Amino acid sequence: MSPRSAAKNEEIRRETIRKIMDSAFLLISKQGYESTSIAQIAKEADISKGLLYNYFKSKEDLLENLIKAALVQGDQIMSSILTEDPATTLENLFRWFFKELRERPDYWRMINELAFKADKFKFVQDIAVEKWTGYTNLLQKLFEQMGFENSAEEAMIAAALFDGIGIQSVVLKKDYPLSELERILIDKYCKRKK
Amino acid sequence: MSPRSAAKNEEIRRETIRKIMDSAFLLISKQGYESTSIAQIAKEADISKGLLYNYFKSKEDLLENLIKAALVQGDQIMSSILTEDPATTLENLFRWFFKELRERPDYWRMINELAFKADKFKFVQDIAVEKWTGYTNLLQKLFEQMGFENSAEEAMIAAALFDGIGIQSVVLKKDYPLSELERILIDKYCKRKK
Amino acid sequence: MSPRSAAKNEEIRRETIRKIMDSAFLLISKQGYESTSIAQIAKEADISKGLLYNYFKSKEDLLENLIKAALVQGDQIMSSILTEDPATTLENLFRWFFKELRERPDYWRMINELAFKADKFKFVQDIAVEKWTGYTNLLQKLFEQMGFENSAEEAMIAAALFDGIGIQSVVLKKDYPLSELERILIDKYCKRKK
Amino acid sequence: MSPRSAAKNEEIRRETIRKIMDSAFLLISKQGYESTSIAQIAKEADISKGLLYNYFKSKEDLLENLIKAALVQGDQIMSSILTEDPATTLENLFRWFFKELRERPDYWRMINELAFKADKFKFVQDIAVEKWTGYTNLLQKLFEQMGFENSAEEAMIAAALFDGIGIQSVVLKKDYPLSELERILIDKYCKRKK
DNA sequence: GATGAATGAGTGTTCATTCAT
DNA sequence: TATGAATGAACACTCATTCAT
Repeated sequence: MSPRSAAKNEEIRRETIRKIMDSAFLLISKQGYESTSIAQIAKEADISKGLLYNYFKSKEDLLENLIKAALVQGDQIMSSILTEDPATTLENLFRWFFKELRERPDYWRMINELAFKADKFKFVQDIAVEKWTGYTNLLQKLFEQMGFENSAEEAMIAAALFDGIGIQSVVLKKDYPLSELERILIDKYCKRKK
Repeated sequence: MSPRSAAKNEEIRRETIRKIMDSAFLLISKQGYESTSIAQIAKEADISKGLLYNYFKSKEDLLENLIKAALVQGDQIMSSILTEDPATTLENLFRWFFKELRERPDYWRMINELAFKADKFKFVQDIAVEKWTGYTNLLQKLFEQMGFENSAEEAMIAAALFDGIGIQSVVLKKDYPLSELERILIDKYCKRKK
Repeated sequence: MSPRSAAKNEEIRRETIRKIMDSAFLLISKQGYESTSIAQIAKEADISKGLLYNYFKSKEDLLENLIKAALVQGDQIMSSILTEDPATTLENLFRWFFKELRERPDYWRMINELAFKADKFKFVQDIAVEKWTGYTNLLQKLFEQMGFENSAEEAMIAAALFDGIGIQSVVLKKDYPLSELERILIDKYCKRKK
Repeated sequence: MSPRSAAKNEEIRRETIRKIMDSAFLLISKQGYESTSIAQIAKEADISKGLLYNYFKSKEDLLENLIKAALVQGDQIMSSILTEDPATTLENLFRWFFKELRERPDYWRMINELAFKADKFKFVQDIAVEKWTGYTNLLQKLFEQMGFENSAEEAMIAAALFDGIGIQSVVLKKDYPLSELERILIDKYCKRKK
């Protein structure tokens, strides 16, 4: 019974958590939250159900962690998009967003699906408000730098546009003219002569 | 010779169906589809579970009827909005939409939640495509009459805006500046000098 | 409210009972007793569920009447098989039995399935004993007239043979050499030189 | 390091499976398949319904396992019956069969009842064909060794006899002259001078 | 840290039967 | 005689969660 060092233990913990969250994300983003069982997640992660409960105190808790991690990831990507030129930054933002919708539709499906669980899971509402405020502020700053009048209003409109395109893309799938909208929006917001 | 007149029976049936659908709508729009059980709906409607299955052949069938009824209602309201002047029609449309979001947020919650069940319920995808096409066409026609260039592109953008505002309003609730957006959009789309 | 004559009423009753029993027989012989619902039977008979309960006090009661009627039918056919010559009668009996298995396998399926409900439905046991005694007696008489030694023993064997062939034919279906057995048995029992 | 040794777990599993199958056998053989509920079986086995589904994926799956286990048992006994002398083997076979009908009528009730579920459960038909072929072949070989002419035909007749006696014994119970038939058949098939 | 056997309240659904009309 | 809306107990099955080891 050699005692495992604390460091080693910590590493095992981190690795197990990662496996659980990866598996949970994979399954929930594809099948939805209610249709994904703890048993499935544990199996996909190749651990026991009991162990999962060592790390997350409930299915809801796992979901909360999942969402927060996903959004942190989003923030990191976002920060890599910033440039000195606001128009370029905005264009990067658009391109990143459309690329995401094309490449990880499941992720956006999940985010949106979750948004409607606000009544059930209190943490959703808080996160949503925070995110909306963050994105709106960023957009406003960019619009201001680009010389738009009413940058605050334009930011709110643009924020709604992002969400609307996201939801429509996820629902309509192949029937949605995603690339056309990308072109239109970049033209409209980034290329225009002021 | 009939034991209960056909007309009386028909009335009973209609009334029971109404009770079921009202209860189902109330609960599903508030709690979501998966979180609402048949037992709850029957209890709310003050009937037995068995009777519910006299009228709807499954939970999914009930949902489908619910959605279709809701959308028919939506279509009727929509047609009452049309006027001779495109700008007025558009303004009516905006005002109706924002009024709805304020007065029946649960309804929009449900519609949006359902949109994400397209993978599970095949009828959803079909309805979504049909609705999106319908609204986009209407918007395009209005924009064209109002003298917008690129009416098709503007229609797609506006359609996304509606959905985006809808989802943000539903999720952020009191934290969402719904009235401000209403003013902004009406100004932007309906009042502008061409 | 012209009063219907008693005779007319009686005719209606008989006709309704016939419709119910025909429908029940059709469905139960095909699907089995447990898998056939009262609702199905009523629909097939084109009457209401309630009316069915005017004539039969339960599903079990309907089954009992069904079986008894079917067996009466069997008796009638049986009596038409009797001739002056015992060997011819026996051959007729064999030919009738194999013809039945070929043409109405569902009927024999039902009879056999029912036999196993003896523990559940007390009337089954009584009928079975009565039928077995009747057939065994008939066979014994024929064998005796044909000059078999131990006619009683041969009768019991032959009775078991009938049942065994019936069950094997019903279960194995196309895989069972029904016609071959017909030839073998007629040869063995009816054609032999004494 | 495992929390409960794999061997211990395996033992627990085997014991629980045994309890479930014993209980299921007891109830189904007595009451029939459709009339026995999962709840009853779980209660008889003194476990929760949920646990039953840890071991069998459906009621039908449980039945299939039950049948297969029963038939394996049958095969083992069968092989212990074979001797060098065909007449002795045949006599052993008869004696074993009649002993079974006397001592485990419920078992034969279940086997026979199941035979009629071939339309519902596909595995039944396959098993039935296999078993019938197996027994018929064995009988033919014995008859051949004993010098019967037409051993193939006699085998088919004997196979039907076994089934017929089985079904009549199960249905007629105390009213069926089982011991008399045992004597008659052994006399007829095993003691005769060739 | 790790397991998985076990639970129990829950799910959607079926159906024989009743009864007001 | 005839209807069919209504019931309620039962059904097979699921799953988040616990806990002895």
